Amino acid sequence: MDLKKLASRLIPDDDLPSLEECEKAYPPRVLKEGAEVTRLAPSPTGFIHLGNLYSALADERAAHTTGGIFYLRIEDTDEKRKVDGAVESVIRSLRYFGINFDEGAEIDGENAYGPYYQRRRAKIYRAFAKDLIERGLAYPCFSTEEELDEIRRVQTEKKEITGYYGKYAVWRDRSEEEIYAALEAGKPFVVRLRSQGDVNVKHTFRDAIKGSITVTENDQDVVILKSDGIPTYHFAHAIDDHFMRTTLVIRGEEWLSSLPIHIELFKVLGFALPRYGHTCSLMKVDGGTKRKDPELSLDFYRAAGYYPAAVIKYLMTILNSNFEEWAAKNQGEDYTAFPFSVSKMGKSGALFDLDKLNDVSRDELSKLSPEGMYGFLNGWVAEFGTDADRAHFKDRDYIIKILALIMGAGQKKRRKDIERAEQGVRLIDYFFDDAFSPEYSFRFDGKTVNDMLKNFADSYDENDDNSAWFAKLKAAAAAAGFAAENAEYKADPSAFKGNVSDAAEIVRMAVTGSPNSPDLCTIMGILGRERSLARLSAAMRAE
RNA sequence: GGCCUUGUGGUCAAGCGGUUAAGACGGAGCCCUCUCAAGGCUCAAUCCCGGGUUCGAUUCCCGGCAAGGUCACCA
Repeated sequence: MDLKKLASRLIPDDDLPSLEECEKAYPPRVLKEGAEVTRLAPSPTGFIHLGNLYSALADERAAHTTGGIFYLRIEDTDEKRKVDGAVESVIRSLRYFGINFDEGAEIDGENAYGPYYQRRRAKIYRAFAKDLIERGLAYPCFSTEEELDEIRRVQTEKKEITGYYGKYAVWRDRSEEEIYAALEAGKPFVVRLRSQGDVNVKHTFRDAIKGSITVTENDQDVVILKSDGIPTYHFAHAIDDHFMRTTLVIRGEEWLSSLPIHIELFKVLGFALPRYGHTCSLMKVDGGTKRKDPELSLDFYRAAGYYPAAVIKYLMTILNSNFEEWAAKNQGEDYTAFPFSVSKMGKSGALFDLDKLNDVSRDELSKLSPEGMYGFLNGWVAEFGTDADRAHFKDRDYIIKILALIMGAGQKKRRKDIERAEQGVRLIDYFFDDAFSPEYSFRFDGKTVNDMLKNFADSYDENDDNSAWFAKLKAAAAAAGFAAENAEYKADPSAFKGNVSDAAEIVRMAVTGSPNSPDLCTIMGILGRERSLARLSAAMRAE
């Protein structure tokens, strides 16, 4: 059979680049020894979740800790998956979490290895497909979807391996006449690889994350060019990662099973195989079992006001479990200084642990200055807050005073009350009269409450310092029937209505609407005399 | 079902033939204390099962079992 003629008939394009031109256009990168070139290659659905961030972070760290390149390639070979604005959305979401690309789709600067949209690289794929056909390593297949389904049905029934291989590869060895007849009839076709592999042959393969794994040779005549002339993922992957000079392919472990295909493709194409690292996916508990979690969209964490640096830190602890220890030893150092290692990545899928994320978040946020916290909260409020929130945040000085208290600024040990912006903003609501709607739940009878509140209100002086303030609280408590000193109370509980804590709780409830709060004296100072006293009397009336 | 991967406390995990089997989150308790938070201290809790190999297996081998992934003209 005249393969050259067949190739021209199948792929008639007369403007394809030559193979040599491709090699010349995308020369090996000049980088220092050991530098990794990694990439994030999403399909443009625009949806990214925590798992994607996790894997993007691994790619980014692998590249940037070695002085390499991290780029963004868009795998848009499937028209159905395309969503408008998706690429910008991916870039924006990742940037929010501090992940930046060196090159790639929609990225300024060096585009030497582009285009980075696969659809715009059609000519390159077609050139190589044509070459494969000419060399007898690929061939047209006219099987219809129904025929393929029927093959699969028979194979399933006979308990054989499903797929297009061996005797089931019905177009693999058709005669010239049959092929041209189908072509004349205008039947649509795909281009398949003429696999040279043998499933009975196994090789051990070194995965950068999983270590030694065994791979079976591929014997499937996989589709490399779909009937619309666009390549499948497999084919595009081999060509793109070769010409974009990727050194380390980090991708989800769902790709492990198609690794044999990729190995064969690189081989027939004459390309050197990059290194691969297959990550395990983040899971979440769902109905008692672990599973991949598709729902945790990054936008959800943004809207909930998670602190980007905390999310990254949490992810780093899952990526390299020695990160936490390193971070503890190197307080103040940026996570980018951590010697990240792909080989230290976990081999089994980690369960997403919200408690842990929250803990890391509180910890990270507690390190901010009140001004820094204001900036973070204000950013969230601007985008996700209510109109009332935005009005409150106009008074920067007032908020910062509150934050200094809430965060324990100036103390040797900071408080860790704020875990994310949304919760933090709600936490300070009681400092604003229009957001203060207490549901009093006093544990004492009306008279006791009123006595306590009135006694304290009468003696309150906004100029008192903390100890004077507390002395007055104790005096008011004693007058209302509480024990002024804890020791007295412990000695004879039955003689009192309660101890100072109980008395303080009444005042706290009146001022903040909650039995718990940071230092009450300071809170009243921030509110000011007038509003503090108003709250005390409002609580009295409520009784 | 075939194939691949994984299997250490509730969770994330160190560990790589001999350890009292780290640490962190979470839980319980105590201390501190005007409450809360923070902090300090203490406690409970783990090597999937069965065979080997070995003087000795969490660690090596072989079988189970369980979980996850994958078997497309989707990536």
